[in-house]
Amino acid sequence: MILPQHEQCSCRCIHQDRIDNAHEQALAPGENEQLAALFKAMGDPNRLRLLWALTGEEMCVCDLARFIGVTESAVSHQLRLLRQLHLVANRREGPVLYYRLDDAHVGELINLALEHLREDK
Amino acid sequence: MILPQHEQCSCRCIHQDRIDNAHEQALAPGENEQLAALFKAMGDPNRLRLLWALTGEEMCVCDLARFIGVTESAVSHQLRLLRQLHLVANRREGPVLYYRLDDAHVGELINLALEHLREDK
DNA sequence: TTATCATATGAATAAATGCTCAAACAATAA
DNA sequence: TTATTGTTTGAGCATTTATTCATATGATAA
Repeated sequence: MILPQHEQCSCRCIHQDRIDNAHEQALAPGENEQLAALFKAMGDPNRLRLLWALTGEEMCVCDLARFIGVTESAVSHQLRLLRQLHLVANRREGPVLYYRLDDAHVGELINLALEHLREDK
Repeated sequence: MILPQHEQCSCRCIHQDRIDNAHEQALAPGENEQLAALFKAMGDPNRLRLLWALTGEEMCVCDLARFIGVTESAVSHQLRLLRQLHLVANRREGPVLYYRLDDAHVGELINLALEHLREDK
């Protein structure tokens, strides 16, 4: 990996070996961004509430809007994001769309993070 | 849980039972926000790169700044956030601060999310 | 003390985010 | 067709965010 020359650091405590190791073990840039996008999607209080609710049972847009107390439009915008990241999927029944989690990993991630939260406090 | 009366939804497809269930199983508001803050912290590409690098070995601010290619100041700001959320901790050796992960959960979370990412694509 | 180095902090700013409103779209029924 | 219902989309806007720059702080050594 190449660092632009202008990004020189003025301090002298650099451990170049550690920087090299970090670069070697680093995730590929694309994968890193995808992963960050995943965490970011789960990092909004309302979206997290949606995801957690959907670990229970499938719900339609209208239910979800009522549940978190925002416009159906707002929920729809958020669901689109979650859909694009394969966090949720939907099923149409007539005019109504029922949303569910797309993957068991989602619930596992939330539970693991909850552990972290509850243990170290 | 009480919903303000003005937040009425115009559609008629509401499954009130599901909304009630969702409210019952929902995380406490404070916990939800903390959890969201945790995911949000991991949801920035540079912070995620920092955390992943620290799963390897401890590094000082200067190393980390070089590694991700930003100012030491920027890294310091980010590390403060990560410190406040108990994601990283540091150790002073003379004038230099060595940062490390504060908790094994962090690495586990990243690995679990990686699984999700790699499987469903 | 003074000087230096590594890090932290505060202000400023450009970019991203989450919401609402208004309008469009898709499915169904009259 | 027209009307209705559930959902989606795009624009607009206020808030948040990630960065840099300039300055301050803390530890160490001369």
